[in-house]
Amino acid sequence: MGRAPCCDKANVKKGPWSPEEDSKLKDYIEKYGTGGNWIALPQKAGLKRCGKSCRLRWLNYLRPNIKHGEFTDDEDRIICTLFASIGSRWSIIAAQLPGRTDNDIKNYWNTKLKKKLMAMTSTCQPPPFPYSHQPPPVSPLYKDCTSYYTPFEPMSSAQAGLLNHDNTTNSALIQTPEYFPMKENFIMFGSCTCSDGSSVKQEDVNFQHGYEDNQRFMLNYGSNSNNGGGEWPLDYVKRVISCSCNNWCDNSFSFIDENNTQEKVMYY
DNA sequence: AAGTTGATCAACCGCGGCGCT
DNA sequence: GAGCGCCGCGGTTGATCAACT
Repeated sequence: MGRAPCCDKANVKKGPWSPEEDSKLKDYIEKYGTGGNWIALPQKAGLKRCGKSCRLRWLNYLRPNIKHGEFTDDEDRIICTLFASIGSRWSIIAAQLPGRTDNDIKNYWNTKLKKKLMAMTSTCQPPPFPYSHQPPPVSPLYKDCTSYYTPFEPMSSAQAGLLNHDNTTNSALIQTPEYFPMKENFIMFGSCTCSDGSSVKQEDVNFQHGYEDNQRFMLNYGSNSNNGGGEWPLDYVKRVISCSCNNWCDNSFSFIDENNTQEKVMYY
C-alpha cells in the first residue's frame, strides 16, 4: 500500500501562483504564522493549494529578506567550497548565504556555476611539479579530475592568511610564513570537485592524503594508498574538509580542527 | 516573421527522517 | 518496536523567454 497523498490532488490548484494567492498566503502567515502545520494552512488561509506548495512558495519567494538577482563572487566561492566539501546539500549551503534559498542555489549551480567552473578548469594548467620526485600516479577512479596534485608554494605572509568565515585573518594559526602554515595534532585528508561537476567526498579518505616534503606540506589529488600515495602524514597535519578543483586559479581549502569546532577557509 | 533551440527558474514530486501515538 | 503523518530535502519537470537560424 502506498503512502496517502498529502492533500486532495483533485481539488488543489497547481502551477504558477497568482498575485492574489501570494497576497492571501503572505497575509495569513504574517498574521498567524504557519502554526507548524503546512497541511492545514491552505484551508485556513482560503487557498486551494497543497500545503507543500504553500510552504515552498513562502520559503522560496514570499518570506522576508529573500535575495534575488546575481550571485556575488564571494557567494560563488562559498558555494563552490561547500559543494566540494558536502556535495549537493543545498539547504546547508543556503544556510551560509543569508537571503538565498536552497532552490535558488541549486538552480544557480546547475545552470551557471557548474559550467563556469568547468570552463575555468579547462583553461587552467597545473604548475610544474617543483620537487625532485615524481608526483604519484592518478587513480583511474579520479582520472577526470583536473587537479592532480597541489604542491603548496611558499607563501608570503599576506598570502598565508587563514581566514575565518568573516574573512578576518587568524594569524595565530600562521607559524612559519614561508611555509604552508601547519598546526600540530591534525590529520589531513580532503575532497575535490572535478571538472565534470562531481565531487570526491570526504568519505573517500583513502584517495588522497598529504605528506611532508622538505618542510612543506603537500596534497596528493587522485592518489590513494594503493597507487603510490605514500604513508599517512605525520601527526601534525591539518584535516582538510574541502578544496575546489579550480585551485590552479583560485585555491580554497576548508579546514576543521581536531575537535570539529574551528572551521577555517584558506584562499591562496 | 516564424520556427527552433537553449537557458532560466518556479514549482512539483517522491522519498527519507523524525516525532508522536 | 511499529505504524502513521508531516516536514524538509534534493532531483526533476515544464513554462516562459531570449537568442539564434
